[in-house]
Amino acid sequence: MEAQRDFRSYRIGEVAERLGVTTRTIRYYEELGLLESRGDRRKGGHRLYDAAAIAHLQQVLKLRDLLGLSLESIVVLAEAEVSRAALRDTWENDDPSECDRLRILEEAHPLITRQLELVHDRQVTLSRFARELRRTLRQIEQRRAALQARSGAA
Amino acid sequence: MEAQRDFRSYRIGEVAERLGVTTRTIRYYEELGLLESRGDRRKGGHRLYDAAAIAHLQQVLKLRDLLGLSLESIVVLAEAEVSRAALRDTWENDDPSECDRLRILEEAHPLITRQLELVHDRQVTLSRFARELRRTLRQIEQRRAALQARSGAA
DNA sequence: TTGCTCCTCACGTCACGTGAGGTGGC
DNA sequence: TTGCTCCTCACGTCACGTGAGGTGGC
Repeated sequence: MEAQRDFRSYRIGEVAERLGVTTRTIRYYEELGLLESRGDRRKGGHRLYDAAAIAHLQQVLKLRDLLGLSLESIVVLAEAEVSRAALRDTWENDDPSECDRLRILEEAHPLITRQLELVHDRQVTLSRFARELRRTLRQIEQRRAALQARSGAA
Repeated sequence: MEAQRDFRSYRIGEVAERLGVTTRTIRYYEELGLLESRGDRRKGGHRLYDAAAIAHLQQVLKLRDLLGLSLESIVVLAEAEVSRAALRDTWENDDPSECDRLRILEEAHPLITRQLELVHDRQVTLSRFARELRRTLRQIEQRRAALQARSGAA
């Protein structure tokens, strides 16, 4: 069913390139506590990221780019992702209690719902903007046609 | 047909409140040359804005908020609005030549088209994001149901 | 061993926020 | 005349950009 899971670790440069940001951005998010800094540094102090961490970062970037949220509000809204990532991480390994699983799921639900609401609001606003632009475009075309007709008749 | 046109002049504080920004933002945009600084200052040095100027500023804010564009790229994309505002301003007053009118219209067209393209791209990306969030939500609900069924059976 | 990528400061920048101190119009 | 809004510096902040100088893994 599921493709082979990705257990590789990625270095910060690889992650940055894949997600279209600079390494500075990733380090800055870590400073802010946006990324679960798992202290997963190899000997040289190099940061390492697994598939779950990358997915989480990608989610943060979407909230930033598509909704224009401040990093402060993303901290709140992306808790869901952290919990879910933690859950996914340990789902089979550490075998968390069913209570823990349930708790994480019930915390994540309203946060994902909130994200979906914000996306819908933005979709509505964008539709209105698009309609307005099309109206402007039609107006321009009509005026141009009118001008050309007049100069042709003169 | 058209409601009575608004020939009033507005002070910077009124404009800021109407558009949901601070006066600092408006002054900063003027510094950057984003607003046609018409030098329309009354004796005390107070800035004044007419309906066209307000519409233009609103367009700039939409490009910023909805598309996340930098002010630098907005300068380019919003030229269209400046030209059209200028045109609208003088359409009946100064009676610009037909050549001027045509030129302004033909410059504005591709810029508005470009804005519409950017809006469409963003709409597509947002739709994908929404679909992804709905899938996540369904997953959470299914897992929760599964957990509750199991604990109920135990 | 040689690059290449990583590391930590640390100052610069963009888009404003936020007073300080002063002048001007209803 | 009294507030209220406006003005211009000018420093602060958020979210990074961009080197400087140095260490570490394939």
